[in-house]
Amino acid sequence: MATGDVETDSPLPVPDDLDDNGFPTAAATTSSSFADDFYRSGIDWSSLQAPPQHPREAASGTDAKGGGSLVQRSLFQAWGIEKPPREEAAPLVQRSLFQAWGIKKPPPPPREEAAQGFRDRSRVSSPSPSSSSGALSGKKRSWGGSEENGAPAARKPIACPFYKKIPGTPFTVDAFRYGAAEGCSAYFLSHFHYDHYGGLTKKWCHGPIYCTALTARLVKMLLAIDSEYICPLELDTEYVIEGVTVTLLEANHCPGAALIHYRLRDGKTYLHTGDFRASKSMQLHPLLQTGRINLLYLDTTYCNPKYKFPPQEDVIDFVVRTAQRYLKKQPKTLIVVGAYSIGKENVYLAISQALEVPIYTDASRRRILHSFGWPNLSKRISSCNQSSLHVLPLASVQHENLKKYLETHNQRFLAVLAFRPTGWTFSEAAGKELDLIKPSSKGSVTIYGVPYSEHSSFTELEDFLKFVKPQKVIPTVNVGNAANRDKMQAYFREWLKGL
DNA sequence: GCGATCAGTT
DNA sequence: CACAACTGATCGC
Repeated sequence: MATGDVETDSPLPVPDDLDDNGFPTAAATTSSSFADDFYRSGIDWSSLQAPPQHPREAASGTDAKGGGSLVQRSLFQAWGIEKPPREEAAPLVQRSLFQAWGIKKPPPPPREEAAQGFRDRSRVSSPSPSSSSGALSGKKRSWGGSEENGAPAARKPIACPFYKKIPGTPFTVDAFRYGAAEGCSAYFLSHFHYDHYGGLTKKWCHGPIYCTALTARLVKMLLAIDSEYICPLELDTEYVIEGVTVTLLEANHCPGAALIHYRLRDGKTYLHTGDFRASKSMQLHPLLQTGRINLLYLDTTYCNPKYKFPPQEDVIDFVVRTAQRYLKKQPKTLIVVGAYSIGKENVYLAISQALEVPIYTDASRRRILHSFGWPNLSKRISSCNQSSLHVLPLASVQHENLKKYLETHNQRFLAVLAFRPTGWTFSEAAGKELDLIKPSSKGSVTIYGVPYSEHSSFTELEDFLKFVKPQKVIPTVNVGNAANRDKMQAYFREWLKGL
């Protein structure tokens, strides 16, 4: 979800029908079918607090806290299948099984501070769930109980919401802003977007962070997290972590984004989509073809029929054709593509290829893009701003700015054609017929908003659910509003009826 | 002064 | 309009 975490952006510490620990309240269980569903599901939601795991797995050579990743096996190898094709941007997957750290490198040994966090955890894993980690150490500030000493009601500490916890495991996903999450000894990061890694700072000490190798590089590079905590996992490779078999799958969201597949000791399979854009080719993955998923954590960012948008390829085609048309009319046109830190690379990569021009962007983004390790992208990146293709922060793609920007390049360019790729376009038309998109023009600056989404559309979600046939679905986005949750659950029930 | 959180922006 | 994902301002220690 992008957002997933809309919830985290909410001014309220916790959605109104969730308690301080992020669990649905009793009232909610009677009034909301959403919460109701959880309690009907037969899943033990308290399991995170007291992992039923066999204590120290023998396998775990080192301190079990780090989460032992001992077994590693390429899925596609094991299944004797070719990896499904991924497009241009996909990094070449390194197949060497022994290169990944799983086999050789021990899990990150908890250091001093880490040990503190873990001690913290073991303490709270006792039957009394209400005592949050707050009191333990004096260094606790934000989540410290200032309410305890009667200090003017600081904001209540926010506990990790239940939908970020994986029942029956000591795992959480994208939960870094809650300090040490109760019962959590391994933290998964689905991808490197702020609303998911928020809370990760160089002071992180609460446990190992599992993510793709690409995401791991970004975390190390941009957040200065101690590498001891960073545990890169290869895609399509099974790892056994704390007794749970974990596999990361390409999520088709931004570079490094992964779906996370868990297979528990008892055979239950859970899939967490992180943020993703569902596609037909995703359905070819062996792990998604083996029958039902018991529990699906779903990126519901666009889980509403009003969200329709074309395939990414169509939008890219439109962008490329539009750029070519403008350049033909005015060869001294500067093409600008807006982008967040990571994501939307295929839009400007396609322009670069079609127009045979390098990609200019500032040094900090160049560093990020090179870190992907994608030769086809790296070889097109240039530090020379004479190229007619520039990538700028999305926020700066607006008329005022671009006008100034053009003036600073006026010896080389006479006009600007800019694209703002966004999942959401207000125009209903744009969702169906790209050629109906009207740009906004002011003087020599033209800006197109294009419906290029890195989240699933409503119908893509429907297709995906009907294919995966989850026994139960937990939305991870737009969950702060009860009416919304009910609506989404109604869609899920409808889609899964009779399956 | 620093990091965490809030408010504002496209 | 509303959305994802920031970015900058302010708060609190």
